[in-house]
Amino acid sequence: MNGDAFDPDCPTRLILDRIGDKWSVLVVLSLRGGPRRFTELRDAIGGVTPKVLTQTLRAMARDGLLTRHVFAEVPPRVEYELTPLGQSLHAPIQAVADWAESHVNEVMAARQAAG
Amino acid sequence: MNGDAFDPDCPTRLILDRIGDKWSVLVVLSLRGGPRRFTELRDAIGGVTPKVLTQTLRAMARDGLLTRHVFAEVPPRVEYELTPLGQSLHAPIQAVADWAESHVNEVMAARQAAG
DNA sequence: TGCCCTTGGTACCCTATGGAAACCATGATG
DNA sequence: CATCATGGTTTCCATAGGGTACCAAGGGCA
Repeated sequence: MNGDAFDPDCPTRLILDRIGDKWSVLVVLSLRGGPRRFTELRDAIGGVTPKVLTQTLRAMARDGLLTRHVFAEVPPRVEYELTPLGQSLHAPIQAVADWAESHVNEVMAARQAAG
Repeated sequence: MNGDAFDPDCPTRLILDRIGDKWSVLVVLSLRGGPRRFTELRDAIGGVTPKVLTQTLRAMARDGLLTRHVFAEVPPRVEYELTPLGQSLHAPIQAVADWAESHVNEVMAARQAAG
């Protein structure tokens, strides 16, 4: 066993649960190019509701993956940006995304065959 | 945009949702060393209930990630094994797991600081 | 002839989470 | 005075996840 991610009380497991969340993955991918505003993220990530996006962003900020910068303007402006820690997560996540994209045909074929 | 994973109707997104599931990730890691029985998996992956493990394994089998081999014995014996497709998923997932393990301290520190 | 053991699940129930839709506060602008 | 835009919040509901109990089929054994 090269890790203790299998122990449910292990911190590594907690992290895995968190970054394994689909919305977190899409947020990281969506912020790889630089800071973005709330509405930009909501529009970029199809299908996410504001409530869940807020929850995801707040949780990621708590975990030090991104920063939330509020500008005192009207209408309000809030920018989210990956921290260096969050940026370091981009490569592994991109690897998974690449896998998904290059093997989607095989998976869909298997799913069809299995009905 | 180098991918269309942001479109909720895109197949890539479906795959991402699926392999982003924490139990699927742990199953892949748990099967990297060869086939294992249901009970072995349940014991190896701390905190998983049989119901959820069954759901996860069936879904992964449908998607062609693993095979389910039932031996006509008593007591029953069922072995799960990664397909080549499932094995190809191991590297990207391991990358994420490695990230979690090497950055767990930073995340936990941030979480503490943010309360 | 019962009786218990093991394995790989199901069945049932309850709670937590996710999602849909509506609403809100603020102040600039027309 | 009404409207618009932004970044959410609130409310409600359906679904998924998790806990616990239970089951079927033989084999061993007493």
